[in-house]
Amino acid sequence: MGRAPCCDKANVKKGPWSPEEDAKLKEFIDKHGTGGNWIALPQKAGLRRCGKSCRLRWLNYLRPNIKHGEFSDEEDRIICTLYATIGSRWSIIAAQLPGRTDNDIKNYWNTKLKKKLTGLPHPHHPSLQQRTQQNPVFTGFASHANSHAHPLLSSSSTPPPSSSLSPPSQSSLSNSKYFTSLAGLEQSISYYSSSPNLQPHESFLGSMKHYEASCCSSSDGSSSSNNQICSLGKEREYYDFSACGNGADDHHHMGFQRSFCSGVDDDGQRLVLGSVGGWSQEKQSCDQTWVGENPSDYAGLEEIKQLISSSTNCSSNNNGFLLYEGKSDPDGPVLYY
DNA sequence: AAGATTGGCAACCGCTTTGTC
DNA sequence: AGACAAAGCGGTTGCCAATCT
Repeated sequence: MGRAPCCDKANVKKGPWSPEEDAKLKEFIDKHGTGGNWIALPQKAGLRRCGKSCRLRWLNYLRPNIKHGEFSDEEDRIICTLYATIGSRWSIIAAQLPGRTDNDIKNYWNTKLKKKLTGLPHPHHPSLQQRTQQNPVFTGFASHANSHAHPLLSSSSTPPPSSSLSPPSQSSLSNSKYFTSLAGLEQSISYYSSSPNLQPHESFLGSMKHYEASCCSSSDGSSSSNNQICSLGKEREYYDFSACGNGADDHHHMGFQRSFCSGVDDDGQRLVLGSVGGWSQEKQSCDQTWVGENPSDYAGLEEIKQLISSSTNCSSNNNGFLLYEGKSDPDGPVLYY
């Protein structure tokens, strides 16, 4: 037996919205608000539509301040960076782009951006190298290629001198779903901190700060392990913080970066979260521009394609972890690296 | 000019999460 | 604590316009 339908399908109109319906919905919401009940709204508004349909129409089209039309280069970069780090969490990505809806971004990604990336020239083609070296978005994708040989993988046997990290409590991890997102986001933040056009604090940290707070707080106090195991509900994710610094950097983004992996080691090399392929070791100059050390860091087309094709399956996910989402696993998805 | 193909977008579907009783 | 309802979310579908043959 299936789930009860949310509305009487036979009496509900489907398909494109007419201008009259739009006007009715808009007028009703302008006057009364949604009333916190989308299911009842269409009837009250005199619409023969499913509540879900009304909600979608409102959120994606009628809501004030919705931006339609061309995406800017800046928006492109934000989308690419975030996709590389957190995958297809369109609502989170949309939250970073005022006026854009998740649906909009999803469509834009599926129809244009993805093709832009997979349509890149051969990896050894100069234009690609130039592009990847100049744009962390592409290095993010590219770093995936080296994930199997990442320093962290071999560093697990060498614990950090000290760690300020404590395992998050289960209760504090109600957002564990987004846990991996944070690291990637921080990279985005780091990247955008080098962008004169974007204020990272405003653009990224605002809506995400609570994730940091919830994820990094601890309650059981056991911090002896380098591998933190975050477990809640159906999702279980493993993180290796063994290469993380102790957070004593003076980076001005004090958010989760410090908690995750902001360590700057003695020789000035800094472990930087690789957006997709996990982690890459890069020199970071004082002016915060990113300089890839090794041209081979930049992966080829295949890796990008792989990422894109596998982003929804059980394969590499966001930060170089392997996510097995096997539905048969009673414990739910497990993240390995 | 007409049919076929492709691309873009709006909307739907169904699963998951959250809130309430 | 468990059941149920509603909201949220991401994947997919279907339609339409543009482009190609």
